[in-house]
Amino acid sequence: MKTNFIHTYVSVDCVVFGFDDEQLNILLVQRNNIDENDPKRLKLPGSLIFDNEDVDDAASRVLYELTGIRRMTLKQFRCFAAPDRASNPQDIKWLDQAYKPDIDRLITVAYFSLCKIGRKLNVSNITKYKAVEWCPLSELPDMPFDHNKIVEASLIDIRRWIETDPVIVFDLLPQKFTISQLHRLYESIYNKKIDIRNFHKKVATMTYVLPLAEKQLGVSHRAARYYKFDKKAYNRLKTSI
Amino acid sequence: MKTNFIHTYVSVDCVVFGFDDEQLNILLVQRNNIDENDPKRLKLPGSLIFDNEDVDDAASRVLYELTGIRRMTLKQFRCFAAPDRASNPQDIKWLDQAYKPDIDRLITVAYFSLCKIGRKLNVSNITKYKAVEWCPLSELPDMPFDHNKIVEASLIDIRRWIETDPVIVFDLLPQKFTISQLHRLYESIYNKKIDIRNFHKKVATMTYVLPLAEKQLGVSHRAARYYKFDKKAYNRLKTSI
DNA sequence: CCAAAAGTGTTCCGGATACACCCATGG
DNA sequence: CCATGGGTGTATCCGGAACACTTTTGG
Repeated sequence: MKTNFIHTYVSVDCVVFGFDDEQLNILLVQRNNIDENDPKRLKLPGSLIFDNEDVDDAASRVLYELTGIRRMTLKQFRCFAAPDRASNPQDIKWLDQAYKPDIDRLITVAYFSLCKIGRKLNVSNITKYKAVEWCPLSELPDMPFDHNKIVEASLIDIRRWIETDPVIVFDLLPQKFTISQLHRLYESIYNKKIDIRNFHKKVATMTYVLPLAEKQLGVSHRAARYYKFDKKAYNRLKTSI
Repeated sequence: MKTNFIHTYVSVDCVVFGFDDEQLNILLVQRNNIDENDPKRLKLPGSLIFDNEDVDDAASRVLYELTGIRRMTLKQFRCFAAPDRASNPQDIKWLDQAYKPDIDRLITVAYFSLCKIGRKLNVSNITKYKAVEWCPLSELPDMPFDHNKIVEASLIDIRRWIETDPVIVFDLLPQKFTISQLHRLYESIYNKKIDIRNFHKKVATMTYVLPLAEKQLGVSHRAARYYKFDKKAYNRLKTSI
């Protein structure tokens, strides 16, 4: 009988993207049981998975516990299983306190997800974390485990994903949004300038982006028209192709 | 202390693609310790992962043990962790014999890989499997666990992958190949007809596909020119973009 | 000379790019 | 009236798609 096969705990970690009209942000949580001044107090939201729980379900659960939202768009992108990914003494100590002692190794399945940043998150009844905060991509702190690597990998994957299914960007915007918001979002994602006139034309060809009668109020310049994303039109289009 | 977190074995499974000038094939292995007439005697090559082994390394090891080839192109595409994926009594029985008793749950990390089908596989010293065989995609048998699902998922992913990095198709062809072989390969992957004249033009724009002086011999029709893939030219191009 | 596969050019369309000015609003 | 951001049109380029005949070779 072989005894050297891994027998391990498995977790899920979620990279939740949000867009604040300026840049992409990621939702981080502050760990319980950790020194307030610990430079690595922030981490990606995640959890060990339960018996009888699929990894996708575990990721959904983490997001629900975190935001109060069920059925968020969510995509698995990689399993991280380097043998030393949970070998830092500080990280082991935290695992011991948060879960149980003697977790000698931990592999994780990483997901990305998208969230309207203005949305009120149901974090009231969260005791699991001390705090939840949006953190701009450009200002990410050092995080425990390999969470920095996970975020890096998620960026590559989310760009690939958007190219094949551009619809997910609308998960990052409010229900009503202006062309200008959509424009800034695309620029943030692709990290380059996009000509605004060409962008208007591009949006005009998207039959699932509908102009509304409503316009901005109280702005000290010409008011922008609001648009909405029409999911049904999008699905019709997608299935007909 | 919480006790209901999963504590489990983890495996890797590999979907190895090969191309026989007609269609895509997948490399399947025949399980030891199983009735020769068992309809599910064929499965994807895979293995539990060891302590101190990353999943990527485990997948490389499986491929090396299977083919004798080190450093095959290989891409992780999904973790499969449905709680009931290893609940079939036959599958449990086989796990007991192949590894150890009391594996109650098993999650797997799936990879796809690409192999020149004509390549001699070093299967001589393999005692792990009774046999190894290429199986056309259109004739896949029922397989144990969720291996049929895994293959299905791999197809979606490999097509997505080729779109963003077409280079991997050359892993499926011999070192010297004709345009016609490349053409049939593209048609198989995309499962549609591709105009041959446009295809010639497309290949002509690929600066990393170089014509050789050599032509086919002994064919009873006009001999086709051989081409080769120039990895260096490809990498230069890729990094310059 | 016949069968079988290799190889070759032109036209057209649609989508992407480059580019600069007027419009509406609040202060 | 001015500062601020919203909104619009034209010309060009490039890649992809459609489409059919001639060439080479062995038998």
